[in-house]
Amino acid sequence: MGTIVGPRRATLAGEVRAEIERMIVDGDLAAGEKMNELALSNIMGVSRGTVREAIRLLAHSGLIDLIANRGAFVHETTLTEVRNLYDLRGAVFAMACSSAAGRVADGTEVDLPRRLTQNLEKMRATLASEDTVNYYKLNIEFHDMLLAGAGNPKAKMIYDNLVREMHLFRRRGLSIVTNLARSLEEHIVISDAVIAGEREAARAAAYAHITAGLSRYMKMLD
Amino acid sequence: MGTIVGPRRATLAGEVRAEIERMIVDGDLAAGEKMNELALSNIMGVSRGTVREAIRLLAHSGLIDLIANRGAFVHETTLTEVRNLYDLRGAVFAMACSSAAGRVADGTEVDLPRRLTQNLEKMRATLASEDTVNYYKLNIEFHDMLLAGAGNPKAKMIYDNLVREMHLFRRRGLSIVTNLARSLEEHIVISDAVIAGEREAARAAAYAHITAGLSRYMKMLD
DNA sequence: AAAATGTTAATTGTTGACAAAAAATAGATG
DNA sequence: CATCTATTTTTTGTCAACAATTAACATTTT
Repeated sequence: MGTIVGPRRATLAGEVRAEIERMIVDGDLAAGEKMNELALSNIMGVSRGTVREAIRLLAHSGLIDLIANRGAFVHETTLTEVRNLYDLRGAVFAMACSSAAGRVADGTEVDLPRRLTQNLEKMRATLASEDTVNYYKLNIEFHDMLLAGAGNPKAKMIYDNLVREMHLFRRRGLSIVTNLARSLEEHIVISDAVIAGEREAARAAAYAHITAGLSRYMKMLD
Repeated sequence: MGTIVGPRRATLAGEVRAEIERMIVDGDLAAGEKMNELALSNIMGVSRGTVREAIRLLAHSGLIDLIANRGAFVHETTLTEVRNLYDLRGAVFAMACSSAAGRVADGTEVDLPRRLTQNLEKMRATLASEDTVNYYKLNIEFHDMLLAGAGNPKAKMIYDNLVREMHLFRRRGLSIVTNLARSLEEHIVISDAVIAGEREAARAAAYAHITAGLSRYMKMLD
């Protein structure tokens, strides 16, 4: 596989796994497409066994469907699944914001409030200048900060997988932030609750934010 | 219907995966223990590559930790992780019960109410006869029915993984149902809300049930 | 033609061999 | 006695070959 030769490569299969993951997320491998082990191994210049191992490592990520004796297929996310994924994402995010609020209240997370405030300030700026690309990044950062602030690594892992799987729906139309001003308002409510250490308020605000996001997205599908 | 014609086995690696999973859950492989590929392949009478593939299939289940060039280890769940897992489980279960309530209300789930009622009746019987083994089974069935009733297969998958990972904490002391009477009362509240189709009430009751379960378990640890 | 059947090619499943890395052991040194 | 280092052994990582299964194609039959 091209130019590796880092000082200390972990494992080849791990790198192939990351590359396949990237190919799926970037759309180099289309949703529903069959993944040919031999073809992939030729492209990447590794043995078929290594590609096979990489695919197995990705098995339960939600990006791939494995069918015995038929191979691996890029998962095709349906509209029904998108709704289910939103439900799960809302549940996890609400829990995380509640936990983050609790950790702010008991002093475990000391600089989260400052960083949330900073993020929102930057967001206001991008909103004024209509810089949607930067807004997208800040949006991800906002969610990541709260997930991290929950002190629950597994929650973050599940959350990230859910988001990635959603992006497989019709060539990642989900990346589009549909209503920046409204979204920012909701972020402010979440941030205020977390900073105030009010767990239940944070939970409700986070849940409402994800629900509103789904509703906006569904409207956009027409 | 005669015997099945061909050797309709899916794949060898899949069977090995299931067997390894069983060994971990049953405690044949202790938490923290290193999994030797060669030893496992000898025990099961398959090649090392097949065992390796099975282990890779289990990679992100939460039961196994993979370390590059060092191998696979049965995951050791810490007390902090148990708390985090409870948080996640509560979030997912609450979401599922809310969804199930909604699906009862809109007529998608027609026989869930009857089955919930039936389950609770059986539970009352086992409670009276102090049949804890059967109570344990009915308890799992109750949760499974609600997860299935949510119409969200991914939620069930995540939930099951969370529960299994919890059982890895100190030789699955978590299986113990600590307070049957109290637990049954909480189930009744959940069931009533779901049958009535009240989403928010179902969510709150489900969340309270998991929270109470954690609290009971923490008390028991003394 | 369309469907069923038989045959060939392509792909996945499984295995054993070799290379590379980590762990275990033994010997030397303070 | 502890510990550092060199060496051996064990274990994991990677690859290529073979077997089993599926997909593709041609042929026959209706």
